Amino acid sequence: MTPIQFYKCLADDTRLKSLLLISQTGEACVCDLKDALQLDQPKTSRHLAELRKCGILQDERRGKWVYYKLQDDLPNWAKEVIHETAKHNPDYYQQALETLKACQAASNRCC
Amino acid sequence: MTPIQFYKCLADDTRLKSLLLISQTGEACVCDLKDALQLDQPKTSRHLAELRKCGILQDERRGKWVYYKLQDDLPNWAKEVIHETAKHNPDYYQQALETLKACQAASNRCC
DNA sequence: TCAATATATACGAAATTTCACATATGTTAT
DNA sequence: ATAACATATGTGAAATTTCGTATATATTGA
Repeated sequence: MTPIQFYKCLADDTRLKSLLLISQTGEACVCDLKDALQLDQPKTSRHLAELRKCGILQDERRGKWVYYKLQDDLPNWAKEVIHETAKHNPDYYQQALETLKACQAASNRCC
Repeated sequence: MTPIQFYKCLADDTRLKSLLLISQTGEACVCDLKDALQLDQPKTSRHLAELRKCGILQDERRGKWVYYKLQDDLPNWAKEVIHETAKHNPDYYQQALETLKACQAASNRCC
């Protein structure tokens, strides 16, 4: 993963917010992210796929749902960049995070 | 400075390399960066201006030359991101850094 | 004042990215 | 098998970014 690949991936609102949300919750499925960010399904899926293809996220299918989380072997510098960004910019994703957590807490899935 | 503004600025090879070089040397003038990165003058100047306009760099004219350095009041999280990136990706800018240092060390300016 | 050097910017073309929409694939429950 | 739901992707249009070229501005020294 080159730094330029990495930062190109972060340079989009949908991808950056998805990434920060996932960094805060550990993982999230496409439909919860789509609801939390109020996006349509193809857009959400496409941006998550891009984060996966460039090596930042990994996916795991569980039944009908696909869950995304940080790639296990993501370089530490990249993890630190993500966590530092999340830690100091809560306003950027706070509202979406609350919706996401509500989705995830619901016993019957919200999507 | 929003995170998305910040990362859009980093998502270009010229800007990211310039920024990492400046983070390693403290400051650099346009002509030295242009030589170190082997770019033409308008391209170098344009990208540095973008980094300045979005609040990452500040400039200071000294005679004919304009020197760029990290903005004094750049948020700490942004500084850490830049330094973490530089620290763990030396291969990305090493060669340019050597050229830049040679330029800066020359008593008669190289540009 | 004039020439030389360094930097900035205007502008349209080219390249890249993002998007909406349609459709395909995969999974589960009936 | 089929319907319903979740996710992925193909495609061309639209939006954004980057670039090359020309030119403008600023500083210095002769």
